[in-house]
Amino acid sequence: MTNGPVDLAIKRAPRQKRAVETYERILDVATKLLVEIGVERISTNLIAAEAGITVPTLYRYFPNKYAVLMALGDRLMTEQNVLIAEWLERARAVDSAEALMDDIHFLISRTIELTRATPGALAISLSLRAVPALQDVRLSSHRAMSDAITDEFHRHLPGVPRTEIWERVRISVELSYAAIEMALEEPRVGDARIAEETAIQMKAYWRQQLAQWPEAQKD
Amino acid sequence: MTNGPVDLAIKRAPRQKRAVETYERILDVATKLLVEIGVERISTNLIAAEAGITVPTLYRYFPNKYAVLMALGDRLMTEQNVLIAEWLERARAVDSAEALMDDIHFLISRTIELTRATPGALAISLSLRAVPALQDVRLSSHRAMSDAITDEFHRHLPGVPRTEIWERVRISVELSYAAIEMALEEPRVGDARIAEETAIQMKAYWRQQLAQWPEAQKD
DNA sequence: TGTACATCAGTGAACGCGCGTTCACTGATGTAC
DNA sequence: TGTACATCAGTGAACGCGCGTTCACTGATGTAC
Repeated sequence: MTNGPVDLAIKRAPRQKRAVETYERILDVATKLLVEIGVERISTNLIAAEAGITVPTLYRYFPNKYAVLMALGDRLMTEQNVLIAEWLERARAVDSAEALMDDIHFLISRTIELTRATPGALAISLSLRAVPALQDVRLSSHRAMSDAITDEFHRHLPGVPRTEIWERVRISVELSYAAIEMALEEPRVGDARIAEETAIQMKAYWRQQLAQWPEAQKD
Repeated sequence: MTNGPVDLAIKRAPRQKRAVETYERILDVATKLLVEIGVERISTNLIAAEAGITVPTLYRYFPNKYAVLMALGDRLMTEQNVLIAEWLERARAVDSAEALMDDIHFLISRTIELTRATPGALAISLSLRAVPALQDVRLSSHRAMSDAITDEFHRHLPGVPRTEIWERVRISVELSYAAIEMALEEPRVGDARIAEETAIQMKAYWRQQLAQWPEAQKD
């Protein structure tokens, strides 16, 4: 009953132009099917049929259907990571811990925008989370983000134990993504409102926290 | 390709003792399989085999496998709703909007406890969210919670437009559940820390918000 | 208390279908000379 | 520029299996008198 480790790596990368198109079409169709019929109904047969290729072609690039979902998840998270990296970069330029919070509203609303513009982002995200074989992808990504953000805080708060910072950052990362997913799931609350209120909440929390850590005053 | 509406209602309730046991065994086994192999692998055949019954027996009670998941989701959400209702009840006794926030830490940590004590709670929750046919269950539940909480705030803030309150409550409900799910998904942050920091965050946000709404001072 | 009957609970066998995956293959593209 | 060869891309057909679902049925429990 317990499922062994699943091979999630791509078998081979497409090399020629036609192959790249095929590969992309597989990912596009997989996204569409994920949205329309859900992760529990998607299948390699269906993806191939819908993409206008035969099944062995799909297996040329992917070892199984989980690897397709994995590829989708990787893309989405790479995109989101870019925004985080830029946000950290901006704060680093100003060189203060508070700068992260001054800029948080921009980060959140940009991420909502990006996620909305990425087809199937919510379905991909939820599928990764719901499928045991893929759960680590999201977890690792959120942890890596937390590591990077903790680095930035820790530079300004050398006296505070890293774990103290990391745990709080980790919670904020999780809640931020929840807010972003909510923007796509709950039409009764607009994007602007979600971005604004989430930012207010993060700011209120982190300003209070930074004031409590005496080293914060250094900057 | 588009999937029609799925019948999610139970076909018939078990009436005799033996039948109740069978019914419960179906739900228990379904939970176990959801955790172990995931929503995209679970099947009526597998549930029946694992529960030691034949497949037609399962179909006696459930019209399809989505109805089984639905029953699981209903149970979980009913349990969680009880805690919210009790929390509202306590605040109503004190008769102030601030009382909700005084008590928020208790609510969050109790809900984490309950969710942890309910087998498969996370897997059930994530499955409902990831399966298109079942997405409304979670959404409706969270909206209903938001309605009830908004009622309580609105009693104390008659001058504030209901929507203004509702949207903010809705966000808090979503973020709170994200925190609770995180407690089960991220072993690197302990339950106590998650409960504490989430409560701090909610308090900081709502106290600021209540101070901004002039009617809040009335109490 | 006994028994006849109604209802409830669960079964065995079968169905057609789509699933994931593999094989030996043909056809298209790139490149060395 | 032409052509031979190597590599890359995609196919047709097939496999065994588990899927969801239904049927007509037997067996267990409850209840009316």
